[in-house]
Amino acid sequence: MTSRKNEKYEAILEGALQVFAEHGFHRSQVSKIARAAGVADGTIYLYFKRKEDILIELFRSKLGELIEKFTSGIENVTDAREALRRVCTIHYSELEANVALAYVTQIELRQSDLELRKEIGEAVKPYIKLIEDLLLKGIEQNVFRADLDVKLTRLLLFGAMDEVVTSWLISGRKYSLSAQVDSTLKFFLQGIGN
Amino acid sequence: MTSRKNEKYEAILEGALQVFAEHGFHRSQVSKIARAAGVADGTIYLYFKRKEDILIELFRSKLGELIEKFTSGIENVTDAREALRRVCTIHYSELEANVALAYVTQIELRQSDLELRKEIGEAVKPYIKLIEDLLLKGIEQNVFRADLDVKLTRLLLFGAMDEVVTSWLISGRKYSLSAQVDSTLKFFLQGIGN
Amino acid sequence: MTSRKNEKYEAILEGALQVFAEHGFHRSQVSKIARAAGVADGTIYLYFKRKEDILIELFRSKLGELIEKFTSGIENVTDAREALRRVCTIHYSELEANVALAYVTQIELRQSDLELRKEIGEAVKPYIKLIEDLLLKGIEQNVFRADLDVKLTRLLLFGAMDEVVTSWLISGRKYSLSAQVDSTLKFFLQGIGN
Amino acid sequence: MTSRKNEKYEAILEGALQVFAEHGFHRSQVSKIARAAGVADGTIYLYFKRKEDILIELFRSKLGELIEKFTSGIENVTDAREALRRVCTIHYSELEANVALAYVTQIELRQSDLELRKEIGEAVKPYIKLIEDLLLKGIEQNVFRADLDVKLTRLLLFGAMDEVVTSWLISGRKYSLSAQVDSTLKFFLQGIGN
DNA sequence: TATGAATGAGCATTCATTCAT
DNA sequence: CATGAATGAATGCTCATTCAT
Repeated sequence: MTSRKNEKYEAILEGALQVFAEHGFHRSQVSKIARAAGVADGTIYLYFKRKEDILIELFRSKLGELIEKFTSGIENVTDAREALRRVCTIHYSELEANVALAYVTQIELRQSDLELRKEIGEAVKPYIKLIEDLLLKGIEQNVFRADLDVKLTRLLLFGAMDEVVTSWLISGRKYSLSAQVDSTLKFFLQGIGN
Repeated sequence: MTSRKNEKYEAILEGALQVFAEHGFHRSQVSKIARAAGVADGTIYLYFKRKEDILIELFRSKLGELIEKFTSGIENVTDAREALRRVCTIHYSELEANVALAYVTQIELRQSDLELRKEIGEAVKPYIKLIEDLLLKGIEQNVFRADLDVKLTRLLLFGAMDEVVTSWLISGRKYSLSAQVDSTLKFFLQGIGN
Repeated sequence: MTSRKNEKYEAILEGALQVFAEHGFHRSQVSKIARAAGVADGTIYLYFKRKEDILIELFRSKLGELIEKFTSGIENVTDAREALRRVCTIHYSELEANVALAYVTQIELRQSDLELRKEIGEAVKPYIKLIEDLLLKGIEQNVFRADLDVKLTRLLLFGAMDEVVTSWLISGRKYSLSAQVDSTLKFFLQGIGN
Repeated sequence: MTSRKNEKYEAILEGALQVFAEHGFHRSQVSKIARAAGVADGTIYLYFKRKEDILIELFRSKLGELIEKFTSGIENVTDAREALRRVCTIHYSELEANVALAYVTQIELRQSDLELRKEIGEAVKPYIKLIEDLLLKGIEQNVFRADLDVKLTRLLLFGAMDEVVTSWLISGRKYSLSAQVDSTLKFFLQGIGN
């Protein structure tokens, strides 16, 4: 029973991911998503109240998966600098390995209403907290500057990585994204280091 | 005659800026823009072929003005580090002083189609070149690392500043944006410095 | 077995009566009726072919009960004028006592298609015949005019009572409906009397 | 200018009258009305905010015309009984002569939401007042009973005529409606007379 | 019999764009 | 050049009905 329910639910999310990535949210008709998911139009409304909710749930679930990877990727890492390396590596390699997800997070996420973005923003909070905790830990470990504005620095780090990913996507993915980790990190570690 | 043509043209661009900033691109009907500009709906199509073209032209013109400010702001500055400070200062203070423009560049720009974004990307190229030139100059001056990947670094710098501005906007502009210049620059200069 | 069948059948009719009365026919989804009846959506289609059939059957059954009351209410009454008084009294008091039924007959009955109304009209025929018989009897008894057009008069009497009930409903039932019997009857008896 | 605006407006109302009469309100798609009116779908929304408003305006305008006929039909009639004859004559003959209007008032009017009916009810008020004034005048003239409940009597008269018209329509208009005036009036005048 | 998940046809409304004046 | 009335394509969502279990 539950597995069946999950089957359709997951199929719709997966179909939506593909369709959103290919056409963008505003050009993704519900019927197109339904076809991609192999269900009827009406079925979508058994699982989602509005079309927008598909996008929101998609982010919640996909970002949730990503955040788990970040969390488990650094959980036994004691050195804050090494932890930051892991975060950047995961950030680049996961999006490089999952282009549809990359398109949706980098392009579609930004195409949504301000109101919608706020809702989605909630889903990103754990990632934000993870980075801020990492920064605080580094300051305690005396490997990051004590005068760091943690919130501002989190924005600088996230924004920098985000732009690298978006640019890679828009350029048509003509080069390796994960190959940018070393240079990115050198910039980061020098920038925030003691 | 030409001045008259320009009058309407400029009125439409200015009206569009206000309407886009208040309602977002997708909620900005052509008739709303026309009313804000004080012209008839049909008049807009004497100056712009499609609604999207208004957005494109708006960016071209507004970014053009911004880039002039960047250019003139650093033209007599010989020290690359000081030039970078000026760039960051102008970036933050100009957008802080012109909230409508900030909304449109940070929020609406992202809400457009991938295709549209590519066109708009063209308008940003001069800013990109300006930053890259600045980086090259700093490397020559031996104040920036010689091993910098100039293109990647440009993304990191731009992305970092961009995220700071967006976050400031979404937060409701509850703090001073230009007050973030010093911390941002310390991060930048350490990150790219020798 | 038959009793069980009847249990569900009756439950659906009763649920439909409540739902129709509260929301009107067009706003009464099958699933809402099913919930009110305590059965599954699909179960309804074991007893009724189409949603409209519920309404038809509802009228047949409820009007059947009403007509029984009319019939038994006048069966031992010899005076045609007294019989008419009984009919009017039952008409007003029964609908006053059963507001849900009143709503459905006065409001929802009229909201249905012409085709549907014809079918429902069949269910009213016994009432019609009862009034016509009563009129004929009164003519024989020389208490009603001999020149009465029986069919037209039946419409006049029924229409007059019907409007009084509808108006009482729409006004929000702020006064007593059965208190209108005397005035109504004086009008009727003078109108058709010798 | 005004004449042109009115042209389309009137065309839509007339188209709606025909379509409503033929298919009923709920089966009358906006596109069908547009086609009947010879305009594009979107044009309807330049003149009416919602589909329901077409129905409301239709009643307002058509009932307004009817009421004018009632008013002018009795304005120089001093005898209240003669005035009542005129009212009944106009009621039957106008609806007989305008079948589409009859369908819409007798059938579609009843098919609308309770909320909508209340709005439409406003448009009938002048007719109601006209009948009540007529009754009061008759009482003064001593040709109608002094003990008449004016409001109730108005319902009885209107309901009676209304049912005669509806029945005539549902029966397929197989007989003359205006031929029922004499019998109807004899019933009325006896019923309310001294 | 009974269920309720799944279906998919059907429709009001918006709005970018055109064109007669 | 300027107008703004008219156009009509495009789409999210509802809900009566079916059918596998």
